[in-house]
Amino acid sequence: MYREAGGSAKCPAMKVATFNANSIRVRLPIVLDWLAKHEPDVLAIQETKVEDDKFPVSDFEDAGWNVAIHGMKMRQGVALVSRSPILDVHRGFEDGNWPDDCRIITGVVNEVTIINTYVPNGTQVGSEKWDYKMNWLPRFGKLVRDRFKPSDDVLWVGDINIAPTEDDLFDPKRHAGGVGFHPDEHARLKELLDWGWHDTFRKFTQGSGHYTYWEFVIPKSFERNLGWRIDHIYAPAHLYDRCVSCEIDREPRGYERPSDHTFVMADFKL
DNA sequence: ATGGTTGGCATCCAA
Repeated sequence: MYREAGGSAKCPAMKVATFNANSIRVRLPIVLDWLAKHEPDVLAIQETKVEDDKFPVSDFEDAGWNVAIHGMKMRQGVALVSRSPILDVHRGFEDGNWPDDCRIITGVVNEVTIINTYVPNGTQVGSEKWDYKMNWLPRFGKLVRDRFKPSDDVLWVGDINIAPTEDDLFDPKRHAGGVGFHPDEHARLKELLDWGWHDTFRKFTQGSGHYTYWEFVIPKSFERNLGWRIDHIYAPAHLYDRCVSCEIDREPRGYERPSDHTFVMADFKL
């Protein structure tokens, strides 16, 4: 069924994926293998941890992928990967503040805008980095309101660094009020979602135990499934209605030298 | 109550 109303995307289908690589240079073979196997229209990568001139652009291009990158030395860094050209790329907040913030990249693929974010972790409640996260979230909300409207063909994907509900982390009682599961984070996430974003994963799968991130610091966290669902794919209502699947691919978390996150992919029939 | 690991870079910070 091709699209009827609400938006203008011309591509009949769209597979969108997200992955926090925790160093694109270390994870390059995992990413290239995954791309070849799953052939998404777009992969959004976070924590590339590399300056733009050291990003392995040619490795992607040699495999037939376009890339758009926004990175810095050591930390953060986001990228978009696509078979089709990535158009109208924007990086960061573009408001003159926080020029070193490499946490946002947007681009248009097959006439759908992809917003890829690496939301700040926050480190410790009450810390300077926590305040940064608390300020970053509403600032991102302003970016969305200024540049988009809910009827646009736009998707928001990435490492959100917040578990939305107690079903989205392994020990909600222990983590209640902690980083990633704090009322102030939930209030700010709700403000963002009230714009019109819908969590595509929860259209298809309910309950606990479905995670995208398992900490390195907890021994055997993946084997014991002590994880968090903090990597999300959000769609406005008219695209959420056209989302036909959203799945977590746990397999790459079990590879040699894995990231601490794994891939999430959503399929839209437009 | 606290530790455990990984990546990048410089011997410690961020996650």
